[in-house]
Amino acid sequence: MVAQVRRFNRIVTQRVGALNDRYLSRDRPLGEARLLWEIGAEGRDLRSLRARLGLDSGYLSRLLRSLEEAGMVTIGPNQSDRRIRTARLTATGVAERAVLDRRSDDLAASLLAPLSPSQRTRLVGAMADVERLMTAAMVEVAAVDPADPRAQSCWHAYFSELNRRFGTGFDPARSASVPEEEVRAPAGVMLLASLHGSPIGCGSLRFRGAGRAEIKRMWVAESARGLGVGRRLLGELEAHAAGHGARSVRLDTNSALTEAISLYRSAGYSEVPPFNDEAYAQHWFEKPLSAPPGSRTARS
Amino acid sequence: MVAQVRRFNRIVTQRVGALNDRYLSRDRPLGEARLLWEIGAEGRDLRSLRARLGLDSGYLSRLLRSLEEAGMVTIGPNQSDRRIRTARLTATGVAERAVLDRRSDDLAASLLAPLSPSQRTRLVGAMADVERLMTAAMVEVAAVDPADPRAQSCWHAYFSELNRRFGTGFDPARSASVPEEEVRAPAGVMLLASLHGSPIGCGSLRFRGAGRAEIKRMWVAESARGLGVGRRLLGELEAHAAGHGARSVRLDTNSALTEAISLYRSAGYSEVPPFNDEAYAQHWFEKPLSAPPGSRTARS
DNA sequence: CCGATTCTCTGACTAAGGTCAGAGAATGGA
DNA sequence: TCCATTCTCTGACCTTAGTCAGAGAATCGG
Repeated sequence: MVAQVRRFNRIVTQRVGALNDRYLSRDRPLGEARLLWEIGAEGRDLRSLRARLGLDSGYLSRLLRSLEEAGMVTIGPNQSDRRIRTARLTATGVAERAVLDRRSDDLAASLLAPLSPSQRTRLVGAMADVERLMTAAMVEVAAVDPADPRAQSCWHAYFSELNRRFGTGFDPARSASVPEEEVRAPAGVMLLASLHGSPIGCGSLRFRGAGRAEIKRMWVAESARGLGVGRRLLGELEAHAAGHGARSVRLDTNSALTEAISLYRSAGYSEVPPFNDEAYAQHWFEKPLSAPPGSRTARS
Repeated sequence: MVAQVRRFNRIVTQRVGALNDRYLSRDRPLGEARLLWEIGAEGRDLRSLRARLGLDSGYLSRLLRSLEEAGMVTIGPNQSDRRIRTARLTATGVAERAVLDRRSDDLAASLLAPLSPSQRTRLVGAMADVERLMTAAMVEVAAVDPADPRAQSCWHAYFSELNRRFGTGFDPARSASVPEEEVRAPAGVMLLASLHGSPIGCGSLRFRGAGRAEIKRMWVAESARGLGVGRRLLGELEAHAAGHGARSVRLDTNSALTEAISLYRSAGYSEVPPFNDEAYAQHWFEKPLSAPPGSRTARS
């Protein structure tokens, strides 16, 4: 496997990398081209540019100066906070960006050009797979405090998705509440999945005594589905549960959430009779856990 | 399609490129690391290093000097031509190269690490597809003179493969000869497929009057099979034939060459009665051609 | 209103990567 | 043997990319 990955790395960096330089930095340093690209049609604050491109503030300042002298960019203060400055493209800048855009298209087309139609289809399909799986590999899962704004934003997105998908809408007040302290150590845990620093999913667990744990509020952003994030969150929550001595984990869900239900089934959950009176639940699942290696006896 | 290729390019250059730099140029500039790699265990002439890495001779000289000062490389004259100098790794250099090798492995492993086993399998499979198809896209096909040494080396490889594969061996003297002038303009054409400058396949065509053309000596190196080179050569030969007014193209082949036979069938050839007395042929194929757009009437 | 903090810019500096024009040694062919 | 050619090296020079330590303006919290 590693040998295949190395061959892939070699050929892709050679081929794509070389073409990238040839096409994109034809008359302009690559750094400036990337910057021009990131500023975008809308304009963008310098701090956000720094974060996206990972640039030193002094360096960014100089790059922008050079683009400004070339007449492609204007830099003005942000109206709400005048310490912050915003870069915007001029008409020349927009035109130059369109040139870069076209060159990116040309580069992509030049990769496909020598192939037969069926080879192209296969290559593009394989590229889509690689892209999706490499994206999946960049997802980070970590425990957060449920009061963290990123966690809160996930819950908010989760509620509004339920509201959209349930035929009857979703009113958090009618649902069993999950107080923050129940999914925070020591009573439970909340996991946050993020991609490029933005939250894209969450899931929480509360320990319920008698070797039981309960999974609540598993959610994955629509933009991040198909990356295996749900399965990964589920697995890590189960590992947490097992690590705290739970012998089984339970959860409830709504029949509208079909993809969640099939995830639970394929992850080894089986349907059980209702164990709570959650107003929005139509299905209840349970999965036995095997004790983690070196674990102590069940707590609580 | 182009959009998918662009997304692929972006994510792969970001991810692989960034990791490449992080892992490989940990204590040494990337240029020196690549150089150390290319010198290899055997040592290598400077001119060949320049060609492979695309370096200026002055720059290469300085890079080598720096490696020499670090005690990793010795540079001595080539015994046959003392203008040429050969770089060789010292024991330290070999050790350093092994470190780079291990880091390449680590890099590859780090790409796979966050994924589940089934995701890894799919990623590696998709990478293999991308690698194979990008390699296929780098194959160049061009007409050459049959006397060209690259063409001759293909014929030689072709004969020795036939000798290996035919139960009875293969003796060119017993086979119908194909004089060079018959596959050279204006009587015919010979195409050569190359990858990274080395010949990997060939095929030739002779025009036979009465709207007929004949394909002879199609061959693809074993190392290059699965890249669609055979199909591409076949297609280009047919296009040449059609361009010279041929209405059909014929060929003969041996039953041991099963992959060639299935290529011909899937490319629209159908088996016909023997049209020559080639000693090694057991199958004869013919394919009708449609006239190319804007073509004149058949010649000859 | 004051002091701490945030944000950007400037100057000074460094390393990597690379180009170009010769100089000098070795070779090949007439 | 001599001249043109080939091959490598050296010195001078350049751009890109990036780091770091302040300075100065604006803002925020009390």
